[in-house]
Amino acid sequence: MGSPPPGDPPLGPPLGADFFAERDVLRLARDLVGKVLVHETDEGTCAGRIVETEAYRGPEDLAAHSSHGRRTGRVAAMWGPPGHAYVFLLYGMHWAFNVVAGPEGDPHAVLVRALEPVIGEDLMARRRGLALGARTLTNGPGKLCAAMGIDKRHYGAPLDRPPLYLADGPRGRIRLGRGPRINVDYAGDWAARPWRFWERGNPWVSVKPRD
DNA sequence: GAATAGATTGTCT
DNA sequence: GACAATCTATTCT
Repeated sequence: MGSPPPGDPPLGPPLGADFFAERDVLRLARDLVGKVLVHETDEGTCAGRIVETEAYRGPEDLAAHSSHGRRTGRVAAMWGPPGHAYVFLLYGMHWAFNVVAGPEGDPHAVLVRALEPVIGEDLMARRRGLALGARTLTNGPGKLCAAMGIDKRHYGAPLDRPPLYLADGPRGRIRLGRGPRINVDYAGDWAARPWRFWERGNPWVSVKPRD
């Protein structure tokens, strides 16, 4: 809605479509760590700094929903233009949010696995039914979608403009961690690829890595 | 802190 | 009819 309440850190303008188009999915996954995901709704504005991502690089990547050149209804967005949302339901009850990577026609996407709340933490807590200050608010793909109010409605949504967009985070060097992706054991050799990225030492990262 | 089971539904075989 | 890029409560050490 309106401008954020005083006391909240300022938000930069949305990252443009070029930001998503000019990077391979692996570089995009790295570069998204530290960016801020913003969602403006009637309930208010929420923003969280991305602290954990995973790259999915179909059709070769057997962990990707677009593996084997799969081009079904669910994964259509992965094949679409970069800088749009790929949202899917998993385990029948949680939504997961991805940023589609380029180039168009390559089914690549970056899963956002964890956020550090920046703005609207009270609203996030309300959506999650948790007390303010809970560390489990946004430390997982399903949790952050619930907290941010992201669901099926955002399938295919452009991410270079409100209401849902990415912005630059605070300046400063990020100590990046890197390791295998979570819960993709079914993908054979691909499960071992170090395509998960996180900010080292950040307490909001979902599955505790050895930093 | 670690391990386990149960929840629940759209999508594809 | 099986399964999934998960989360939570519960039950242990």
